[in-house]
Amino acid sequence: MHLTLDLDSEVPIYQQIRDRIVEAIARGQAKEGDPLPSTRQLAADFGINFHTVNKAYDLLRRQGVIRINRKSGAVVRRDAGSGPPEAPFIDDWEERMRVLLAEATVHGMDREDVLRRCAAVLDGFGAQA
Amino acid sequence: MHLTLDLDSEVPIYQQIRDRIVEAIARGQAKEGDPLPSTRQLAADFGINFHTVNKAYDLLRRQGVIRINRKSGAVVRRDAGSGPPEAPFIDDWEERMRVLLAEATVHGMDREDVLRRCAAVLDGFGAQA
DNA sequence: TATCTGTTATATGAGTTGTATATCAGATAG
DNA sequence: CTATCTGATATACAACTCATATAACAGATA
Repeated sequence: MHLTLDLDSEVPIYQQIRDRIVEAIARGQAKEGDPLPSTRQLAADFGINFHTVNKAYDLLRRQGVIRINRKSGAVVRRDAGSGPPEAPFIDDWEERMRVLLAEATVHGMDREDVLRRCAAVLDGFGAQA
Repeated sequence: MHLTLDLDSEVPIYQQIRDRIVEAIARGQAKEGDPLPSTRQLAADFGINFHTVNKAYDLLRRQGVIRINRKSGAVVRRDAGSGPPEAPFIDDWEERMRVLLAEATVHGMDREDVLRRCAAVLDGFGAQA
């Protein structure tokens, strides 16, 4: 699992870590049970503080994406995407999606262009599973 | 133009104002040239500081969504969505979309479900134009 | 003149972000 | 047993963001 972070971005580092790991799981590059690097190791790799990594892992744990054990460390959750997603997640997700789709519309992207790009991204995930 | 804000949300107020206005424009409820409420008026309506509204308007101006004149106030930009969107916007938009789509995938939404929901939101915009 | 508008400046308090240390407990390798 | 790795937790700090609070200025308008 190799992550790319931009330490100069306005997006908080801990959130970038979260986003990159979620993307890696979506692409199938990190599968159920796969171990994540230890917080201290990942922090050392990027020259950042391990508390920042800890914050990202804790966020992933609270969102049900990974499991953390004292012995086995952080691993991708077995049942992260099994069964239907919970209603609260769907509500929150659709609200964020609505904002993003509104932005695209206001900036002149038409319906088909938007849907084509979404489909392309989704197909890109599956291609590497 | 009526906006709904959640002052207890973890989403910053100025960003909620920005999001609601972008959504209103996408839905066609605010059209080219339509005036936005004055910063002081909108602030008074919600019992917030006018600097917070100012920040939202300035954000919309820098993103090319509205124009602000000292005399005529803030109005929806004539050419906000005319012509093809600029490449920098597309890049940024796709990156944010990729994160959102990855989240959906990890939480168990399948390709067709995601695309169906996106299409439904987009159709909801057009229905009120 | 009085009032509305946007614009700008400064200050303050609360909260977030990231870093810096330090300590503790459990697991593991030598 | 010892040394070392892991996660977990606590505290402190500087820098930044968010929202508010005042204040002042310029242009337009009634």
